[in-house]
Parts: sequence; C-alpha cells; structure tokens
Amino acid sequence: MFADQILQMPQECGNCPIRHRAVCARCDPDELEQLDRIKYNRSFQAGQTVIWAGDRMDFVGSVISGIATLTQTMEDGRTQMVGLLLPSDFVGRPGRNEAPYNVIATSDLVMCCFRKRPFEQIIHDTPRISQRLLEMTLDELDAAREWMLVLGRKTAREKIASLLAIIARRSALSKLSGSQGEAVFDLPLTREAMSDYLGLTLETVSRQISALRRDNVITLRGKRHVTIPDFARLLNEGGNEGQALIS
Amino acid sequence: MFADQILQMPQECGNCPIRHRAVCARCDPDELEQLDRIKYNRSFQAGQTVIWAGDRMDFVGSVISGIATLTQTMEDGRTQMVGLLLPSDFVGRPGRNEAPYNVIATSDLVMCCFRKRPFEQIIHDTPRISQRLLEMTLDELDAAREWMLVLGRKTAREKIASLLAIIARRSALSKLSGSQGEAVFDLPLTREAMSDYLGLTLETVSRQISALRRDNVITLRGKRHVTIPDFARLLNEGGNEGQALIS
DNA sequence: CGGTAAGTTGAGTAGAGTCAAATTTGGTGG
DNA sequence: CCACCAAATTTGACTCTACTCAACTTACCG
Repeated sequence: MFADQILQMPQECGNCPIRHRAVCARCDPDELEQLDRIKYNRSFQAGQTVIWAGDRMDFVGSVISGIATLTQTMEDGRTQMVGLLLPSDFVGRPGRNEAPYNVIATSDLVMCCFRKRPFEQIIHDTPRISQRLLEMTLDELDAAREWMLVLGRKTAREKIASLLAIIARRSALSKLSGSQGEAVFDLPLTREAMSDYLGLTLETVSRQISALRRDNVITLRGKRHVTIPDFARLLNEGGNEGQALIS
Repeated sequence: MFADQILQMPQECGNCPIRHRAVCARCDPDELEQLDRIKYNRSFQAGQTVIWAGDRMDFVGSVISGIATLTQTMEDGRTQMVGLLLPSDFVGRPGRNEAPYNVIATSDLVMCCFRKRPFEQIIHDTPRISQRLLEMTLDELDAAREWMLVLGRKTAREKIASLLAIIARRSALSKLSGSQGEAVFDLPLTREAMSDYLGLTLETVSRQISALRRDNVITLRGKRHVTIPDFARLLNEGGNEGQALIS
C-alpha cells in the first residue's frame, strides 16, 4: 500500500509551470540536464501525508501544483503549522537525513522530486543552484519572522485578516494592483488548517471570519470563495497599516 | 554623534573566538585573506541600536561577542523579537539593501563587519562561503519554526520553560550532558526582552518565573543568575517531553 | 544615601478557549 | 432528482488564561 504513485512520465522542464520560480530558476541548459537525470514526479491526493516528522528523507523537491503544509505536533496533539507550501516552494533540507516536520498535502499535489544524495552533490558543484536555494531560504526565513509577529502579537481578528491578505497576495485569481482594489480567491485551507496556521482554535477562526463578513471587510460565496472589496482596508484590519506585506 | 566606534585594530582571524563557527568557518587561508581585506570591527554599548528597520544596510557581519536582538514593531508599539543573535550568528542579508528588522545590542557587543558589496561578490565567487551561509540560514529557519510552535501553541509557563531551556543549551556555563543534570547560567535578557521574545507581557513573564521558582523547577540568585537542578524536568515543563531541542 | 530602572505582586477585566448543539455543505446511492 | 449521511462550519454559553492598570519592592549607580 503506497501513499503515492510514482509517475512514469515526468514533465519536461521546458514547459514546467514553475521553471522560472523554483530552485532551478536560474539553471542553464546543462545544469537543467543534470537535474533532469535525478528527478521524478510524485503526486499525492488531498489529505495524504507526504512525509512524517522523524522519517528518513531520501529526496528533496519542489511543489509543482497544489498546496501542502508543514506542521509540528506536540505529544498532546497541539499542532502548529510552520510552513505553507505553494507551487515553486522547496521541500527538504540538503544535509539533513530526518524530516523535521510533517508535510501534508492539503489539496491534490504534484511534486518534482530529486534524489537527495545526488542533489547534494549537484548543489555542491553548482553555485547557481546553491545560491538560488540560499535566496529562497532567506525569503522563507523572512516569511517565518513575519509570521512570528502575527503569532506573538496580533489579535484573533488581526490574525485572520493577515492570513487572508497573504493568501490573496499569493493567489493568482486576485486583481490587485499594489495594495489597491478588489481581490477574489478561493481559500485553500479548512477552518482547522487556518487555526493551525494562526495558533487559534477553529471556533475562534469561524467567529472572526463571521465578524469580518458582518463588517463588510470580506464577502463569502459558499464557505471558501472570498471577495475582498477593499484590499487596503483588509491590510489595515491586519495591523499592517499601509505597509507592504512580504510577498 | 556616532552610535558606535570603528575600531582601528581589527582582530586577527587566527585567534578569533568564532573562527570555526561563523560564516567563515570553512574558509581556507586564501579565502580568509579575501574576507580580511573587507572586514572591520565595530563595537556597541548595551542598549544601542545597531540598525533600524528600513535603514539602508551597507554591511553584513558576524557577532563576535555579546548579544543582540532582532525585533519587529507595529505602529502602536507592539513588539516581537524574531531573532536572538549570539556569538557566531550572522547579521544581514546579501542581496537586500534595507534592514527588515531592528537590531539592538542587548549587552555590550562586538561585531565583525564586511562591506556588503564586496561580500556579495565574494559569496558569488566562493562556494564554500555561500554554502556555509546556506547551512546557517537553514539552521535559523529551523529555529524560527521551533519558535513558531512556542508562540502559537504553548502556555505562558511552557513558553518560559522553553526559553530557559534554549538559553541554557546555548550558554557555555551549563554543565549539561545531553538532557541530564544541572544547568547554571546568567539570563542575558531583561523580563521585558523575554516578554518580547515569547509574545507575553512582562508581568506574565515575572509571574511565571516566580511560579517556576516556587515549584523548584528553577532557583534564582539575584534576578539573573539561574540554576536548573533537573534539566529534564525543565524540558518537560516546556512541553518538550524527553525530546531534544534544536540547538 | 537617594534616585532610577528593573522586577514583583495584586485586583479586576477581556479575549480566546472549551464544551456542546445546531446548521450547512457536498457527495452518495437509490 | 432527491433523501440522507458525514464532514465542515457556525453559533451559544460559560470558563479561564493572560492582559491591564496600579502599587510596591529590590537592585544598582552615582
């Protein structure tokens, strides 16, 4: 019983949707060819666990499509999401053998995986790749630190508003120009996943979403389809008064 | 009026206390010589601001001695610490011009600074340095994610216990063998800095420290000198039941 | 020997959590 | 197409942890 399928036909890098944003973004054709030799695609259904914390990891890789979460769990079940993985995000750490977090597919997910040992060799030999990985890791660190402010100092209402702003920003559906105007998107997370992201209970998430709807900060169609009539107002509700968010 | 002094006599790398832990840890003599040409020492007094968020940064560098904090502040003054910088930790981000956070010297502080532009050139040309920086950044990202669990899901008592455990681990004064035995150290942070670290108020920090003392989890001599008679118990109080912390 | 900053403690409050029940939704099979 | 089920979500009532405001104590520095 396998948790996933290994696809027989990996995509061509040439028409890969994340070709210019992922760890391979700046590869030349020769470097791409090296990566191509050690890569394979894997797909997961929504809800499947990609990796359990503590498991041996023998691959690293990029999210091609779909959404995954990185979570930590305490012995008594308390759970905190520590990463939200969208297409082009990198999973896994060269130089470490055990997965530090659970990786769970939130939607159907396709990943481009690299066998870990040869990938480590390639980044050792290929500065362009290791430098791209450094750049991506620094961006993730900035995002984690932004998130720490949300977790440590924002109210429940501000937390929800901040999360909606982040998702709106990273979602292609929105028609944002800068921080102005309307945004429309589908929530990729359940209320429970949102609570794990924000360090809240799912009841508090639900109440605050209802409150934001009552106050016309957001409009819902169904449970998941969100319209934000005034994005600047949402940022303000999130405590980001006029500031740009980290993208 | 300058916030710091530029020392005329930078230390020799040869007898530098962080030589084998900092970003330069794996440099060969030639690489060290390159870094040496662009480096200078700066010292700061306790309480001084090293960099303001939003300021132009024209250097990066390593903490040689002392302690600094990375903090984010909201418009209404709410403050969250997002990094604690101990000797050998790296400050600054190649490829970014503006400082994203306030960097504040908590104790007297000495830094080994590199002019930013030439440093960027060196990491571009020197894989050993950029790979060391990647490794350090990945470690910081892990620490930030551990911290996210603390901020999002732990109680005030668990937060304090977790912070004491982290400081004990990173402090040289402790006589720990693994997770066993006694630890002794001086708190490098005020109650207020601890509250900014943990997303609490300083009153709550004080109350929880008093509670841990009443319960004999810790012993205080003065306000800052801490003895932990049973380190495993402290870990347990922090919700880390028997698990190793990220160092 | 004050004076000031740091830390402690107390009393009351508020915001988010807990437990419980109702409601909505999307999918399934008849 | 419709009834029904399980899961997701919403809402209500009550509780409790951590916050706020305030007073007091301790430690340090000149």
